[in-house]
Amino acid sequence: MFPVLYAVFMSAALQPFPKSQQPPAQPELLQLGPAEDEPCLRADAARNRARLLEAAARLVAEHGAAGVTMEAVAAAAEVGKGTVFRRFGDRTGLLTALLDHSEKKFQAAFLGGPPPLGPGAPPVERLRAFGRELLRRSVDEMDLQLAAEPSPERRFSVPVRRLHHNHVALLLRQAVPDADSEFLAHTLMGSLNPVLIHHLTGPCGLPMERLEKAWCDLVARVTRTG
Amino acid sequence: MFPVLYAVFMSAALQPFPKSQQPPAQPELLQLGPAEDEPCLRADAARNRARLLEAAARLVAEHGAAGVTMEAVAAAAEVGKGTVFRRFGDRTGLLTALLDHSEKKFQAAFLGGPPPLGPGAPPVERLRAFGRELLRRSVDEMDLQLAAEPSPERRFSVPVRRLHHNHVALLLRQAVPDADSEFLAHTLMGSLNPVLIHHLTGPCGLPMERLEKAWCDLVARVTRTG
DNA sequence: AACAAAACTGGACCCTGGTCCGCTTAGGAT
DNA sequence: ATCCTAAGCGGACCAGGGTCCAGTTTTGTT
Repeated sequence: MFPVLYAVFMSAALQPFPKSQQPPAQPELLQLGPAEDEPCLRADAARNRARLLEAAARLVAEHGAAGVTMEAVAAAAEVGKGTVFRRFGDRTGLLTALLDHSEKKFQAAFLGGPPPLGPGAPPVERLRAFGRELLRRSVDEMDLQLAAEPSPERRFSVPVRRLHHNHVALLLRQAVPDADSEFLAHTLMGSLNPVLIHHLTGPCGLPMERLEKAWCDLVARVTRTG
Repeated sequence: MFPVLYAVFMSAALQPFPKSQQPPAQPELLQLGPAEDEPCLRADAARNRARLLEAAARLVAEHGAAGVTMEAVAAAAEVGKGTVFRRFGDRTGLLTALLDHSEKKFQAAFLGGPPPLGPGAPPVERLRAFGRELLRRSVDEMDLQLAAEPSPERRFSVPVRRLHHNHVALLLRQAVPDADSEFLAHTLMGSLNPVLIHHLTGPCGLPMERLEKAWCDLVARVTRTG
């Protein structure tokens, strides 16, 4: 029942960003034990990290994600501004860390959980489930997801996104071996982007069911099924 | 031969941003005479606008779009910083204005030019042509396109994008009347996003032909043709 | 020509993300 | 217990986007 596969960047996705650190290679999927959240942080550093996350969470709850400024977080955690940046790299990193728990659960579910999200179901069905779940999460954690949207340059290189992308590409390759799964995966992931979902459910007022239906239809068309 | 249809926001897309200005309604397409670039600008304002655009263009040529700072532009145009913002709203607005000429030509082409891009060809063929052209433009004007990428909040509300979106949605409605063209249009537009194209052609190193092929294949799948 | 209203100007100012670097401290080695 | 060193710290500092408003210029009116 516990996930047996952890995908590439699984751990990197949840670590701080020592800027120049690059994963040595890009294997498609890696088998890993459950990665340590905090591999070898000094005691004080670990404590500060926790305080920062707690402070950030409190601020989000109080003022919404948009009002979470790095200085405010530092102040609330009674820590220097530099510490925040060293630990989380940048604002996006901090916000991402707040979404970490939910993300991990999601990853466990689609990598090793029960079908249809996890392995065992046919790929098309897994794709449908994957989208449904991502939609649900986008709505649930909307403001954080929006605030955590990476800058354009990083939009496609953020580890979490790459992992999702690789997963979708893998399923596509199984479902439609003759297609350009790389490109199609980007297309599919694009329609699940939190910013788009927010635009559609917010300003455009589309109801959730319509999105789910549209997603399933999209999957059907792209895979030429249904 | 000259475009007879100008789409909604055609003029708004090319105007400065008096922040609170909203187009009164959202008709799908509007018939308009060629909109004045500068409807009723005071003489000095018009002159400053021209100087700013010229200065910005020069800076882009010299230092690349990334290095174009608002203050630098103001200085180069020998104008106050405030003037830049009043005229163009924000950085994105300024950069967008630089792309204006090319954009107008493109709009004229797909709204009223010769087939397959313009009216006359079957919708699926027009979609293929539309994507090809957008891809070409993305590559040609890459750095400007990237620098002009709007902030997430505006990504889907920027007039130019809405226009493109509406066009694609219209074609989709013709090609697949039973589908959710609104959503599918977002999907298609997402795969033509300059940021994605840059990611694919740059870091990922995909050749242009592959993208064109993938685009055509995507259109075929989405419209269940081919 | 004189005047008033509207439009425009520009630079001082604020905010926030992000960097830097000299100082401090944890914690392993001796 | 002491020392040494790498890791960590934090606040001063910077840059760049965006706002504001007191003063200036344009332009239409009488």
